[in-house]
Amino acid sequence: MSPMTAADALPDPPWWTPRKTAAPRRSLSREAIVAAALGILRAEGIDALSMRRVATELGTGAASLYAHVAHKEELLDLLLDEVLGEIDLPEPDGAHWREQITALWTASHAALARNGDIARVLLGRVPMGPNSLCVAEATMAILRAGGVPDQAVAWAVDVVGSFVAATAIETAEHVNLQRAGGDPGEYYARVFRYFAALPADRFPVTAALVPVLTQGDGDDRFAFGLDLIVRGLAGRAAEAQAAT
Amino acid sequence: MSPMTAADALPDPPWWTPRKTAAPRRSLSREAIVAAALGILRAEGIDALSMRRVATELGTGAASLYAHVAHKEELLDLLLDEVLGEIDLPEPDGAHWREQITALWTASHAALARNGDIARVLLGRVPMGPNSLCVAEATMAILRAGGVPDQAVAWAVDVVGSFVAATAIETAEHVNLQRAGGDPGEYYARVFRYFAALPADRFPVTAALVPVLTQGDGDDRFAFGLDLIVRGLAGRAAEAQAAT
DNA sequence: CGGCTCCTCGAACAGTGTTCGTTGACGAAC
DNA sequence: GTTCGTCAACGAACACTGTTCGAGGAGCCG
Repeated sequence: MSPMTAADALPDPPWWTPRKTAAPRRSLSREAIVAAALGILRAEGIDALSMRRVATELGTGAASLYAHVAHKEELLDLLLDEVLGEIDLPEPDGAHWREQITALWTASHAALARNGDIARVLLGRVPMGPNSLCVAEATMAILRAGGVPDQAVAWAVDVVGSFVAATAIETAEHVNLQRAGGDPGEYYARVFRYFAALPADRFPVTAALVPVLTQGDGDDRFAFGLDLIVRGLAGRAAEAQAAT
Repeated sequence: MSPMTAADALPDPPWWTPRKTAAPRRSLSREAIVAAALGILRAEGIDALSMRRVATELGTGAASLYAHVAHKEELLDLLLDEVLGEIDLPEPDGAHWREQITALWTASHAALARNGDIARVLLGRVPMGPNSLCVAEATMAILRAGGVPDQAVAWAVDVVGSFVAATAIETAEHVNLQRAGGDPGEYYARVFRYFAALPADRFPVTAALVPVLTQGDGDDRFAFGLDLIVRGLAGRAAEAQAAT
């Protein structure tokens, strides 16, 4: 015990230039930033993901992030690649290519949808992180093993990427709505009540289909769309086979 | 002539609250706002579309817009519906449903793609403007006339909406890049050079497919994906036919 | 113990969507 | 014909955004 305990309790005189707050020199890093951002993304969605928010999560200021990440775009790219790393990739097996590709794309959809609306950054961009490349490689390997022609394989990656991203956004928006306190069921109920109230002479089909329009959740709809695409690819594969 | 011309030439005493500048009371309207916003959207993309920008285009301030439009979201909804109104809708003809649906969706893609990246607002939202409803009605009528089962029809609208929006964004991003002064060709060349430089032992398929990956533009890729989906739907229709 | 090079970070800038309260013009009522 | 009420218009402000600048401190190498 030193005799200075009383002095220690005194506040600093206000004309002292205040010391920096004991800066423990937290070593910031790309990984830490990505991890913090991913947490916010999952918990509060992409709208809550600002540079300042990530920084405060790490106990620092926004400017500090720019030593490790060039822009927000780059951070989002890193996040996307991180998320795509959650997908596990099968060894291609030509005999079961339809099951394999369905499983892989379903897993991709799930990985995107469970991480807020990160899928928004996938649209309009060719993702080129290491994990993204691995997913693309695995996808193309499976399709090729299944006998899908090369050009179709190449375009299918693109097309299905768009489809998976778009439906993942839809699913994620559902979650967003719930987080905002809204009840998606009630929202859709209102939508369909509006459909049902449309003038029957000008919207006969819409009115007639209201019951089936209400059917199924996001996963059902994704599975349906995926089935359409896989059927289409199988058709292409069969044609290629017949041509040889 | 009044005898006060000399007094009129005097500057107002500085403690007088200055009169507003002869406000000509331009009559603002929802239509005018949508038209101005659409112009900006087409010319400079959705990132340039701020409330202030629209307002200055109309010779006023941002606050004035809020008398006619609740939020920016609502303005974007109006824009989307306006764009969807550009699509012309055929009378359903069961004998040619595949051609009809292909034409309709191609036209939808084109309408979205030619209006900046307005397609971004379509994702994760069920569009319910009058024009949107008409497009949905026409889509479902064609598919139904083609013998596609009701549940498939209902989900197809959703699924294809996502697909069309996603590919339209991709096409629009291309245009954005060009506007920003970049050369998309050069961009893709760099991407594919990177693909070609990947370690061949870990990315054999990617490396092998580089030539076909470079093939085709946005429209080719959209047509390919659309064909997959339409094939899938035809399969469903055939199954339904066989079951009866 | 310098000197050097990074990392850190408060402050500032230009921009965003939106709200507030005042102003002014028009239509209706007396 | 004058007065009044209502509502669109709008300047200013608020709380936020991504990003840059420059000062300062920490660690390492000679």
